Amino acid sequence: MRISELSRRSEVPIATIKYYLREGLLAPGRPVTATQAEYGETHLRRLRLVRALIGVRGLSVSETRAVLGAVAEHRAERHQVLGLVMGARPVDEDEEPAPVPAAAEVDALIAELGWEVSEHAPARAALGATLESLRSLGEPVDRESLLRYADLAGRIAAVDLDRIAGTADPLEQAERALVLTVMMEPVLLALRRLAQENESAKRNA
Amino acid sequence: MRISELSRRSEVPIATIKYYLREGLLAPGRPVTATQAEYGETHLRRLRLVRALIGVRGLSVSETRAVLGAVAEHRAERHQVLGLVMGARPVDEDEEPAPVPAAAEVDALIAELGWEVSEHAPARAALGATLESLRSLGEPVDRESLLRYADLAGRIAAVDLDRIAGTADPLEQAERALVLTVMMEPVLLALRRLAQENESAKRNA
DNA sequence: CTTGTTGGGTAGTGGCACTATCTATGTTAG
DNA sequence: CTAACATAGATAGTGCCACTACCCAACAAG
Repeated sequence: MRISELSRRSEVPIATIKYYLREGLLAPGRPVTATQAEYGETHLRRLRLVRALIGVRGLSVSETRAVLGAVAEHRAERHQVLGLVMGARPVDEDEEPAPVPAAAEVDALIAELGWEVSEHAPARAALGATLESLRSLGEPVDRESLLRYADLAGRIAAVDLDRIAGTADPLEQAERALVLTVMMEPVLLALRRLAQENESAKRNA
Repeated sequence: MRISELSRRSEVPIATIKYYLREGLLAPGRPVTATQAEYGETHLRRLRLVRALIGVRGLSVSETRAVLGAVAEHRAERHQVLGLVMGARPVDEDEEPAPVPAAAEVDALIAELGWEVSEHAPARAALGATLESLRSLGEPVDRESLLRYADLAGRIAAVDLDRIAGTADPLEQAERALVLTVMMEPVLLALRRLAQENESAKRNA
């Protein structure tokens, strides 16, 4: 398939496809002549994935590139791959650890839960920063609520892992993990909104 | 307090505060003279909230304005207030309902759960759109998984409502609901990442 | 041979979130 | 009283980002 067909089938303008090629979000097609390249179904799949990450989930182009790059080298641990979308960079060597706000609170929480989480998981910093921000807004998250949320997060993760389980190929598994983790986020947040409204209606009945 | 103190205490540049004033994210101070205005603690609180919504949660200025505006008129239903951050507009009168992708699936889900959710809740559209997107990526969410997620979302909502419960004043309650719903989202997503890593480690042990 | 498409490159666009500057007006310290 | 400084309000500018438009030489198809 040539670029125009790729454009038609994906509903992405040619100029934008070229932009993604330049940005390294999409592998170049197999060159047939000097002015012709052949694209396959993988390109189409990847293009749709890129569009979903950027358009639906709202990732930036550079975040998307980082995430996809990490998936490509599936030697990266899953938590690291997925951590990238939490706004973290891939273990920048020698660089100040950056003063994570509520790091101690996060460490304590993870210890209390008995969770096995690597020391430099980006989600730790993201969690700490947000807890700190909530505190400064005068709405600190009390320990009990946090534990209840964490317990429920654990159950969600169990469902997530059940869904990923059935895949053998490591690369495919990494891509599935990416889609199921990142793209499920809007789903989970929307479900929470719906549930809140229902719960509110129930209680005020 | 004058604008420079507001700036110092909030760590927001004066130029940015003026910008927020222009954009209607922050109420003007009480004018003392033609070139002087008095700001209070409410302004400081509001300014910090704005910064958190924009900086931590990543809302745009216009989304932030819409959300804060809706909270101000607490006559708006809570689901509507909170729905705004799902990328929806406040019930634009006469306008095509816009073809929601998987509306039928969402309706069926809500019916099956027995949830009481208003017909035009923005989260419905957001959920439908994301489910549709996942399907087009070749990763449809099967009914059983969706039900498991929904059940867990329900329990999260119960914790949320428990936390909001202790407030009497309707305006304050609306603002609390806003903070607790919107600002808790990064917390929940981070907890999920941590839980995923733990769950993954557990299963591969 | 003519008409159209492609790859590749460069430059331009529009939106957004600030940021800098200017002016007329005030305030304050000495 | 005056000189140094701060403020409100307005306007213009900046930097980044995600495209988008255009151009050209090289092909392809009828």
